[in-house]
Amino acid sequence: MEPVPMLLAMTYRAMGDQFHDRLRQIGLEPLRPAHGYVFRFLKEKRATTVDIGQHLGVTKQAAAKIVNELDEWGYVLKEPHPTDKRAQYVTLTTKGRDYLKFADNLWSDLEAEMAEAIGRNTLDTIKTGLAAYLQHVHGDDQPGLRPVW
Amino acid sequence: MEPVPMLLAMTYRAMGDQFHDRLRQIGLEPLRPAHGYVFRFLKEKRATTVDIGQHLGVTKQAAAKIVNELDEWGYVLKEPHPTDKRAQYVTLTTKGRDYLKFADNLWSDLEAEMAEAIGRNTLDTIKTGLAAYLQHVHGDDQPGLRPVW
DNA sequence: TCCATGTAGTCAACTTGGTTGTCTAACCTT
DNA sequence: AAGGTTAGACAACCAAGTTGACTACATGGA
Repeated sequence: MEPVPMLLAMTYRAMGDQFHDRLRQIGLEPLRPAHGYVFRFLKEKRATTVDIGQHLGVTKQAAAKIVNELDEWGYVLKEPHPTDKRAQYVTLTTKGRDYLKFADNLWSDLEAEMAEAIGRNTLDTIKTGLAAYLQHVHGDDQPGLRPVW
Repeated sequence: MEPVPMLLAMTYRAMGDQFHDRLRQIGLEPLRPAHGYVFRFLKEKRATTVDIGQHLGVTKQAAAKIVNELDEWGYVLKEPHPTDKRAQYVTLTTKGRDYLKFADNLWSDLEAEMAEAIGRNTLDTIKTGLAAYLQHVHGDDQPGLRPVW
């Protein structure tokens, strides 16, 4: 049996490909994974560009580029930080929230198909197992998200 | 709970980081993941550059670059294809096999620690579950390996 | 209060790791 | 023998990151 990371990489790739294909079928602007992860992150907490970079596992400069794209395309906007004049909070626009909602549904569908293929229990075990491992390795601080290739 | 792909990506990243750290600690030349995947692939079957590209999920040109690096560094060598004068088989040198063996041990260690953290059963379920999903999606042809970011 | 150190964000130069496109030589039909 | 396909190489290009430098602001002592 292949080592775990290869299984992870292949599954990640396989699911991502399917996701992307369906987005295109539907005709929705296909953003890259990183953009989606930013949405999901912003839904949970107010964050600056630096926060986002850390979450993604890239430099703040790389994060800034992504944020600027999302800003241009109307998915996020920047508002002044209440106490720190250097910083800006990046927040989701309605368009951004809508996209996220749509993507979430799509993910649910894919996950449901996965559950059908390998069993709901197995899938649940996978999810909780991976989450537990991450907790074990990283404790409570954020693990980087960008796959190193 | 986060969607499955995020868990996959984070776990992949987390394990890869640990792997890389330990390689460095030991002082072993830290190749990139792609190189390791090539070794593993070559252990199983004779393959050309095109085969390798397909396995990795990149173009043959990108694969050629990787193969050339490995060749320069002495991990693989190219030998003429027995029947096809255009093609070359890429094969592991002793150095390549040694590296692979070493990396395999390291992966076993990491996997053992993972088993300790989340339980051997859980880990087994994860592995067989992911493998089953890949089988379900791709049948018998090789899934691409490179994570799309 | 002032100063030293640290941080958010931006700009610019560069690197990496891919891509597409093109070509040649060899292969494989029919 | 002819027409279409394929392996590999070469080149031009591109995308997405990096490092490094700089400004403006923040923060925590002496």
